[in-house]
Formats: sequence, structure tokens, C-alpha cells
Amino acid sequence: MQNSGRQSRRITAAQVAEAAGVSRSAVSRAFTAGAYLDRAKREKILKVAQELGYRPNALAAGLQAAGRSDLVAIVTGDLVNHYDAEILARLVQSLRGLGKWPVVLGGHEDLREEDVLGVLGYPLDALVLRGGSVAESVALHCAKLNIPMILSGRVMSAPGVDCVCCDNARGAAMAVRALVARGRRKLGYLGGVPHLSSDQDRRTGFETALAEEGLSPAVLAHADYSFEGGYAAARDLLAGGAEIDGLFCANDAMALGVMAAARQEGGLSIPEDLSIIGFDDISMAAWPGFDLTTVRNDMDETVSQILRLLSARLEAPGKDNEVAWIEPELILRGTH
Amino acid sequence: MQNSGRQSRRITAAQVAEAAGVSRSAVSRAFTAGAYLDRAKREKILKVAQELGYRPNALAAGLQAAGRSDLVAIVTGDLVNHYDAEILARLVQSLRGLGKWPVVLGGHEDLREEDVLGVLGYPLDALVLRGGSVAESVALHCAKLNIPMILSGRVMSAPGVDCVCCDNARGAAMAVRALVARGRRKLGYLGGVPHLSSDQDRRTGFETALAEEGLSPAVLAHADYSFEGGYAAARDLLAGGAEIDGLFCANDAMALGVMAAARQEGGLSIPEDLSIIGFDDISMAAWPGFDLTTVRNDMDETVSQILRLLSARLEAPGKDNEVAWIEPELILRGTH
DNA sequence: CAGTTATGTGAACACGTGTTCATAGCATTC
DNA sequence: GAATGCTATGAACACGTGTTCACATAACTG
Repeated sequence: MQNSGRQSRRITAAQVAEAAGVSRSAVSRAFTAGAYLDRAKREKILKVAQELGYRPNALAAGLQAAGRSDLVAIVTGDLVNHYDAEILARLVQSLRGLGKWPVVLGGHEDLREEDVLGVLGYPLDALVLRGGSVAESVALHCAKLNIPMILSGRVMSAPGVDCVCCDNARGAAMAVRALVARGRRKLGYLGGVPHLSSDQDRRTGFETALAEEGLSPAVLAHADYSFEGGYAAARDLLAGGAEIDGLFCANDAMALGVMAAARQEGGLSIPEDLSIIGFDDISMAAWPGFDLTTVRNDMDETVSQILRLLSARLEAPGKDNEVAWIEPELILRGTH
Repeated sequence: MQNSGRQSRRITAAQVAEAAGVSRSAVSRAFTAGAYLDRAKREKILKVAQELGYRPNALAAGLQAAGRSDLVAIVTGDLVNHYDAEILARLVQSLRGLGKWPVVLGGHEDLREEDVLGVLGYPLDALVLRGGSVAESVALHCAKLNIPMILSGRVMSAPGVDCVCCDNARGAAMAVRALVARGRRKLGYLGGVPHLSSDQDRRTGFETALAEEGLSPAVLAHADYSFEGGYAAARDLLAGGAEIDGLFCANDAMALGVMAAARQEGGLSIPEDLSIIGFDDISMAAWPGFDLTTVRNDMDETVSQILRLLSARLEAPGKDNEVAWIEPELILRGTH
């Protein structure tokens, strides 16, 4: 009953050393590849360590080797958004391939800036920030703490900050041209949260491309990047008697909501009565029953570029900041 | 050019102390609520710290206060699975409410056990394991390292391991009775990965409830818990001429895939020609166009219980292990 | 055999913090 | 006026590790 109830401490290298009858240094060396240590001794130590369930404390190790904690914070968008969820999955897996441990923040709308600043208490190897609007204020703190920052879905010019971003305007223009080529002339835009640059760029690209075709927008509407928001917006448009024959949606989730509303509330056929094009190319867009024409915001390429910039930045902390542009691609399916 | 290229070190408390003309102890006290420190002095220190961008190193702090690193590892399922994605989002947000930082692992099928063992190098406050099959081997290591483990979607009896699990058999039985009450007699089961206990329990519940109604399964099939898998399985069933009038699917994603296949490949009307019931109640199930009848595997309640068990375990590390059962609820919509 | 090199090894240091210890000043109480 | 209690403060310690330092032994080289 000596230790009852109390949380006993973690096994330490000193305890392993005592049990194996060696010095503590030897234990540390046993877990360090390439260190001078007698083979038999190393095996003895590893065996004892295994029995005791010893594992070097990563916190203490990270404290020792300054500048490499192997922790990387990811500030994600709302995971109800499928695009963010799929990106996160790829990102988490890829970071493990680099030996990094991802600390995940956000995942919901009310992401408090306080949380982001809080995680900076850890000596992070890097901070990956997906979209969002807190970038500017966070960047300042990152700079002071010498923590590299990688921005995805947004561009910012600051020392130590690298960016990966889709050419949103170009993607929007591709959608417009595809709709016009299909014979559509009364085109509408359904945007997302207006204060995000992704939405602004897609809208600008939409309007510019439309002007080049000698057309002007028939409708400019906004929702919240969600299926439900897209559904409600489309229902309101239909009820308001809006006359459109093509709609470009700022992301796929809203496009799917619009399709559901157009079919169920408006009795419309797609694409006969209304052409729809989305943005992102989430996995759901390819599902039979949706078959959504969309602009691919390539996730694999995005994650790949994030990792490339991350590695380069860790290699050369003082290098110039860089922006990796992701080329959009029009995926032709059945709704345009 | 003195420091060019080299990654300059993080600001430390000693540097703040020197800049503010106080002892290092005072700096530490300035960031500790309730410590004896002259008010003016504290304000001075905080001001200097702000200017220098100082932030106490959480690694060193965690090393100091043994037993509380505020790090919690989450081993999630594949995030392509919407249920896992939605659970993760809630979990991440809730853990922040407890002041914990979530380190996320997995998110893809090939979750290597090596990764899970690797994260145990950190002195975690706890490990949350969603579903999966690596539980047994991990539990042993957790026990040796005195790291509390919380299992979700799976039950295991071991000291220091708490579990949260839906009563899968009961949920399956509810689905069966709803189908029978609708007049269905030729019922099939579309399961997920067979070696997971969630699938086994749901199938057992299905068969038992069916037997109680004096019926036997018309079809027992398996897919991979994905939309695409459900679609393919349903197509094969239709091509094979299977005679069923009701299908219970082990999760919603497969149920949605089955619906798409039944409509597009088989030309069937739902629920007129075929009743379908899913499991989980992901947000998509409620979308117009799907309107899926399903057994709710309550996510809010699950996360809430995980947090309760976590708090209780941190409060009393030696307490008996506990299993929190989540009561399933039949959500009646339009597909049964 | 003398001289150089490669291999082992334990003691000691550094990482950056929170907290205890001892001491000192000051205000309050009897 | 002495005794007591509260506030404030810097030095010192502990946390658990990786690595350097000094030294010892063994293995080659000429």
C-alpha cells in the first residue's frame, strides 16, 4: 500500500541504469544511433529498458537539442468543411513521414486567437495555418519567436512566412468560360465568407472573366461555405424569381446544397435548366448522384508543397519567403 | 552579419530578467498567478517580456511540473470517414476547453503501430484511441508508462483504460424492428471491416433481433465503411439478383452509397422498393436528397463522456476502470 | 617495441523552467 | 517595545535528457 492511488512517476534513464548496473550515460547512448557503446552492453540495456517499459522522455530530449522539438502546430479550418477535413488527413499523415508530431487546433468557427498564441508556448518547429483570418496578428508573434509559419489558402508577405495558394482568380475564370461555352449567359456567383481572401479572389476572377466575355453578373450572393447555407441561398434565389441559367459556387459543399434545393424546391433539372460548377473537388463531388463539375483545388499538390516549403525553411531558416501557386484544373462532370 | 542564416535561439527568461534588471526568479513569478511579487515590478517585467516577444517555454515547464504536460494524443480513424472527422472536430475543440493540446495521429488506414508507440515518448496526460485494432498492444505500453488511455467505439478491460462505446447490438436491433414494423421481411446486412468489434456487434445485434422476429438474414455482405464501397456492394447485390426489401448498413457512408447504386444502377425507388437504414447519423444523413433513416451514435454525448472519463482519471489515477455506454437512438427519416 | 588511432566509459555540463529555502523588510498586534 | 505575521526577493535545486570532456583500454602501424 506504499504507492496506492498516487500516480507513480515515469521510468527514467537513471532507474534503467541502476537496474542494468551501468551509468546513466550508457543508457542514453544505447538509444542514440552511432554512439560508442559495447554491443553486448547495449543489448543488455535495451532488454532491461524493455522490461521496465522505459522510453526516453521526448520533452527533456527536445529541451536538450534546442531548435528541434519535432512538434508542428496545424491550425485547421472547420472540419465540417470536407475540404479542410481531407486536407488535414493528408497533412497529418505526411508530417509523420517527416518525423514531426502534429498538434491540431481549430476545427471550429470560434477559433480563439488566444489558443493560437497559447500553442506558441511550445518551441514549435513550424506553424501551419489553413485559411482563416488571424494570420496577420499571429505572424508577428511567430517572427519574434523565430517559429516558421506556412500559410495555406492565403497569401501574405512577411519574413519567415511561406505560402501555398491556389490561383483562385484563374480557377474562377475557367469556370466562367466553361459555362459560357455551354451557352450560358445569365451567370450568378455564390460566394462564401466575404472577408476571406479566397472568396474575394474567386469573385474578382468571376467578374473579370465575365467582363471579358462582354457579360455582367446576373446575381451575386453569399452563404457560409456549407451545404445548408448553399441550400438556403438557392431556395431564396428561386423564391425571389432570380433569372439565371448558370451558377458558379465558391466551394463544392455549397454547390451540392444548391443542387439539392434546385431539384427539390424548384423542380429544376441539372444541367438542363441550370448549370452548376463548384470549387475544390472534394471526394464527394465525384459521387454518383452528384457528379459535380468543379474546379480542382489540388489537395495532394497543396500538401506536397507545404511539406516542401517546410523542409526548405528548416534547412535554411533565413531564406527568402516563397509563394507556391497551385494551378487549378477544371474537372468536367455532369452538372455544367 | 553576425547572426546571418543561423536560427537564433528563443528568448529566455534569463534574457528578460537582464533586460528588466531583475532576477530570473522574478520573471518566472510574473507569469505565475498568485505568486508574491510587487505589482509595479510585475508590470515592468510583463512589459519587457512583451517587447522581446518572450513566452515561457512549455517544454521546460512541462518537464518541471512532472505529471502534467497538457499534451493529449488522439489516435483517430480515417478522416475520409465523416463520422471520424466530425468526432475529431468536437474532440479537439473540447480538449482545448480543458487546457489540453491535442496531438493527432492516424487519419489514414495504414496507421503504423510504430507511430502510436512513438508518441508515447512524450509524457502524455492521456491517450484517446478511436476504434481501430491496435488497442491491445498499445494498452500494455500505456500501462507501463502510467499514461491513462481512453477507448472510444471499442471496449477493453484493463487497469487504467476507460471506454466509451455505443450499444451497437441494441442499435442494430432498433433498426431491425423498424424495418419489420414497416412490413419488410427479406432483410440484409451490409457490414464494414469484419475484424472490428463495432461491425461484429452490429451484425450480432442484427441477427439476434431478426431471430426474435422469427426471421433469418436474406443477405450478409461486407464493404469497407466507405460510400464507394457501399455503392459497389449494392451494385453487386443487384447484379446477383439478391431478393431483399430492406437493408441495414453498418454506417451511414455505406448506406448513402447503397442508395445511389439502388437508384442509378437498379432503378429502384427508396423506400418503396427498398428500405434502407444506416448507422451513426452523420450530418450528411439529414441533407435533403438523402434524408436517411439511421441509428444515431451520438457524437456530442460520446465526446462529453470521453472528457468526463479523462477528467476523472486525471483526478484519481488509481480509480477503477469504467465503461460509459452511449444509448443509440433511432432517427426516423425518409428511407425506411 | 614505441607510437598512433579507434573504441569504451563515467563524470560533469547545459537546456529553460517552477518552486522551495533562507533572509530581509515592513506592518500589525498584544 | 517586543513579538508576530505578511510580503518580497534572489540563490539554489530539481526535472530528464543529449553531449562534451577527460581518461582508460585495446587495436593497429611502422
